[in-house]
Amino acid sequence: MQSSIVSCICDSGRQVTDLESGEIICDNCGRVSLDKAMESRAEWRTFDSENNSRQRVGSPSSLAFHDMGLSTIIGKVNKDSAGHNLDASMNYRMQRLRTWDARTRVHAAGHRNLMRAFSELERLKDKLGLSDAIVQKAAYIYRKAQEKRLARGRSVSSILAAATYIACREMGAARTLRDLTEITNVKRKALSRSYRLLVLELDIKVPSMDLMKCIVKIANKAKLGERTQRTAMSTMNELINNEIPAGKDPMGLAATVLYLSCLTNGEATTQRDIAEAAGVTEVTIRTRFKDLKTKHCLSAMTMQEMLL
DNA sequence: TAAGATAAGAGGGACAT
DNA sequence: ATGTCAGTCTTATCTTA
Repeated sequence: MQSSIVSCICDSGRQVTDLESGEIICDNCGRVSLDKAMESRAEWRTFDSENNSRQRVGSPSSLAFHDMGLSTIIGKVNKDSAGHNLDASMNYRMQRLRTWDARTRVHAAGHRNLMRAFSELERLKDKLGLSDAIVQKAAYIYRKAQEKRLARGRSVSSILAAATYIACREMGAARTLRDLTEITNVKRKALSRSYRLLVLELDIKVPSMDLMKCIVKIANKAKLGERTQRTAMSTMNELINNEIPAGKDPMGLAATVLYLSCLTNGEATTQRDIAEAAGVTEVTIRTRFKDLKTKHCLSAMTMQEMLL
């Protein structure tokens, strides 16, 4: 984590750059800044001082374009670069080239598919506040999926959402399946099916979600104090050392630990608030809470605090 | 009103058939 | 391929302090 002195739109927050996931996150309100999203966009510059007209100097190159942004289109005018008319044989050759140019450019069904997918990916990027790196990774995964014909019989949206989810996980950005389902019209069931399919077929090893990032995310959303957050993190470390988190829903566990540290720090909150921020139910928090108590997996001191 | 308890049901992994 | 089983999480409802 590296601090920078850019201010967020919220009053007091400074921003913290998360180098791993490439996101800029305000440590006060948890907002993901979209500043970086501009970087790879097309550059507009004015060289013409007379009329101030904007001239496009080139489109951005990105995996998230169906042709990687490098398309070159053969023009319609039968003139050479000096403006002279082409002779008949050259004319014929150009005509042939145009035909193939058009055939290969967009007519391939696969490319049309990619175009649709990537325009949707742009939408996801804005709504989720994803970094360019994540978008590129998602685009890469989607291409792979298409090459292996995994998208057949499945909606573009579900495969794309799954690819995006995987990209987030790989880059360490804390996004849940639920986050994806909320901003796409993909049903949870379809999304998790696509997700597992991609992981299986593409041999992707998805790192487990970073529990610390889960804590930060929930704490920001539920507006919990810095102190509570730190307590939760140290408790979580303790759990990790005892291999407690294995097989448990990370968001549920993180929510429970946060609730616990609210109690020990005397911060006023309810199970409901935290559960809502974490996207789990209160019942989940309770059962995790009970697990922790019965398994005696916490240090004596933490246990004591819990019983108070 | 917040928190605890309980039950029913969904979805998926492991394993056997 | 199909069925079963244990384990997890969610939703709903009732009870308790």
